[in-house]
Amino acid sequence: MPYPAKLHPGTILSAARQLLEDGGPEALSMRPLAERLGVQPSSLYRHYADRAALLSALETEATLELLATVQAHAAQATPAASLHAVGLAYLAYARQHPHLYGLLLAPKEPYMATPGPGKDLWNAVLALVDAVTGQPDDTAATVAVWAYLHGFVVLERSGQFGLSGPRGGFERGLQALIEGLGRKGGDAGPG
Amino acid sequence: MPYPAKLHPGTILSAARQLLEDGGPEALSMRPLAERLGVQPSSLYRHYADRAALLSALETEATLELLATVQAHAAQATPAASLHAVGLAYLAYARQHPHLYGLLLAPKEPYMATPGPGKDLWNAVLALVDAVTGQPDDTAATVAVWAYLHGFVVLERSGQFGLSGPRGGFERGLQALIEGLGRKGGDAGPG
DNA sequence: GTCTATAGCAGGATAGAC
DNA sequence: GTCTATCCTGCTATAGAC
Repeated sequence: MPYPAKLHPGTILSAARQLLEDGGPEALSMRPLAERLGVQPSSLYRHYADRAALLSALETEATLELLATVQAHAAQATPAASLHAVGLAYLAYARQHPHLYGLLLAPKEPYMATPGPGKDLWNAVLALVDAVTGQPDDTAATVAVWAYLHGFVVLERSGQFGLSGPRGGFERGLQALIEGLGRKGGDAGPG
Repeated sequence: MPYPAKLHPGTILSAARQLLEDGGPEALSMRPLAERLGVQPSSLYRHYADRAALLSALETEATLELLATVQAHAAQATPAASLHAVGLAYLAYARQHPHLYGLLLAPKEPYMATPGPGKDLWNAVLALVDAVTGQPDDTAATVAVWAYLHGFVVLERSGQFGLSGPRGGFERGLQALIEGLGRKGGDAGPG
């Protein structure tokens, strides 16, 4: 009777995504996933080799979405404005999908190293930063921007900002960073 | 014959710390910990209520160490130089003790909210940032600096910078951030 | 204060029938 | 392609003897 197969990779993945988004990585386990799909846990292995494969697929999904978000905000009047808008959009995505976003920075090989959506995302941000600093392939500045964005996301998620937290602080720092990176120098010593 | 008790809270904690530092949080489990101490797992519960108590004690230890590191580098010729030096010291500590550092930002109540070593650490950085921006209690700017520092640590640990990664990028961004925050304005719009 | 013994839970994954 | 049945591993934590 199970002629129209109950399961398709897409169905599984979307259920898995819901589990992850609702309850974090630990909530995405094979048994609850199967239950939500009305299926036995072992059936899932016909479609995904193991749990890691599911997570990997979700990570790709998230990367593509974040890339699309970035691209959608990258065209502003000035390079600084573009980077500013993209920063806000990045934060917004991470806030909307915290657990999905969390997959993006699990220990792995660098995005910039291997082709794929991750590298596309890196390149998109790199181009924006280059436009601001005026230097081609400005890896160091891109890393700085990325560190700031990611750090803010993590701090906020860890609860450090509390309920009435200084969320306006995000733009203050982003602005300062863009300004500071934009100046030709970078040669002012610490002293 | 076990007159000199085998276990003391300090002994346990230092063994626990080693497990954590060597293998991350998952490596700190009660059975291996007991084995390393030549003891049965159940014996540990005489000294620490549960595993969470161990982690909490280690977190306090790490916070105090990081605070000491910050204080040791805070006295430079100028406020900017102090913040710069502290930033480097912060990164160095996180690199030296990645898993211990990792305990510091597990989801919890904000450091700035409740008295304790965490709040002391926050206040120490806050004072440095205030001196740079010229504003008292400049929470927003402090958050920005902290986000940058933490974000860089996490990105680096996640392997994003590879082996020959742009570690010099850290100072570039830190410098830019300090400069940008130091300017009176912050009022320059994104456009 | 340490021991033995064990309860209890959750998780990933596989073998083989249908 | 889904099922039943099960294995295996890992973990925290407790009860009660000594």
